Amino acid sequence: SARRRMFPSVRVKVKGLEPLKQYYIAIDVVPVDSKRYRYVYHSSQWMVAGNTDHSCITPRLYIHPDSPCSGETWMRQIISFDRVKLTNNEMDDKGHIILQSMHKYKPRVHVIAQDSRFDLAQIQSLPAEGVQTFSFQETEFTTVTAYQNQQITKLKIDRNPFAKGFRDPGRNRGVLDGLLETYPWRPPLALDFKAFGADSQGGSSSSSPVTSSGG
Amino acid sequence: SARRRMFPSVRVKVKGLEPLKQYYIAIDVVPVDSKRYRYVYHSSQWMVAGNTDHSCITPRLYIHPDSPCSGETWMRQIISFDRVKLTNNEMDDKGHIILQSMHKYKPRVHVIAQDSRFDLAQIQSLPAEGVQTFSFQETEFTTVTAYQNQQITKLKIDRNPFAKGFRDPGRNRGVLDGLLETYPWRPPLALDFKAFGADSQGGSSSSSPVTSSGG
DNA sequence: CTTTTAACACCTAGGTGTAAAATT
DNA sequence: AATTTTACACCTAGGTGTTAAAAG
Repeated sequence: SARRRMFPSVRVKVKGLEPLKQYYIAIDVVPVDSKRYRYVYHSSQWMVAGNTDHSCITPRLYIHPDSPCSGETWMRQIISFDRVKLTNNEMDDKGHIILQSMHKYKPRVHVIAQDSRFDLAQIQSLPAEGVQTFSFQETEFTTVTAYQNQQITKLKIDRNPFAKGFRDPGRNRGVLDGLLETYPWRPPLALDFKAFGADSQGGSSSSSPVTSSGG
Repeated sequence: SARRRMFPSVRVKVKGLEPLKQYYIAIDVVPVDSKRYRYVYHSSQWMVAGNTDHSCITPRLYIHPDSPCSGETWMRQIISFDRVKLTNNEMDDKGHIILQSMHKYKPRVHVIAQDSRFDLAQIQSLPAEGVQTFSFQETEFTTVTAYQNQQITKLKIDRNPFAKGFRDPGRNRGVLDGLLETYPWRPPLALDFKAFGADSQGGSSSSSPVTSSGG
């Protein structure tokens, strides 16, 4: 019933767009599998705890607030989805992205070419053509309502400006290089990348978002 | 060089739109005349203090953030422009509405029908057709950088939630019925209506925004 | 002299993890 | 026992009039 922002947020750079053409850029989050997971503390890893039907619901689309915008402008900036909100409330009517807790998900980024034949101003689902979809292995995450892993809590407190009040002033801001496991994520509450790419252009699955990397 | 919100904000209701058609709704602010004013304290009124050329600059357009939206949705709600920001900085590059201090202005509301032939997504100027423009006599105001009239200060403090810290707890919230003069307005800073219509449908110049009332 | 700017305390509005309580 | 919800103190972010200083 609660909703919180996705953190860390997905940030991407795009190349290869037509500079004068108009594009919408959007994000959604799709299940990685149909398994339910539980976190095993003593081995510090997520284990399969059963099956779930994701009930074939179409994932909600979050349109980047700068949309629509020219290819030139999109390519000049880092595109940040830091206002995306996640919820576990299936009845949500605020347009937030709906996820089930204790499941694995993967964000997808969609680049949608402006088509004068359709009104894309308030798209609720992806059009049939003119869409390129990208996803990045390192952004896979697991949903939770309470953090299972203390490293995640530490990461959040150190990196999220809104959690500044919980920082230990004596400790240095934890380097993220060592955090290459799958991190739990809190789904009224936030997103934990396997790797914390500042922008996804350095990702392993695609060094250039111009090339589709899945979806 | 500063910028502040317009307050009180312009709020309107619309009727007579086609329910399924898409519309943009926008606001701009145009000069009432080419005079410069000064406030005469002992007579509590604004007097002409000279001429100014408004240098024929096209006024900036503020698109309502809900745009575009169906006629049905626009008509169901009160349309509030409470995030409009005003500035006296002619070099402003943030898209805010630029005004000169110590001048008289009047807001205009534009209802713009969606036209698939043009991309209205980020309109910077009004299209040649498909626009209806409304303005209301009672929203005329005078720009200032510092309040000239203590009644205005009182009105702002009593009605603007962000000025709560200056409220006198013993005093009752000033009724606005008595404030029918022209109120100065603070143009990094805010807008003072002659009459404070909660929504403009009760205005004297037009009881229905469907009928043009000027501009 | 008049008008504008800038720093400030005081608000609204909303994003954090925490800890206790409630739910399943 | 595991998971979710709620109230909360503590933040970020930004909108007020005030006041003193600056600018014209």
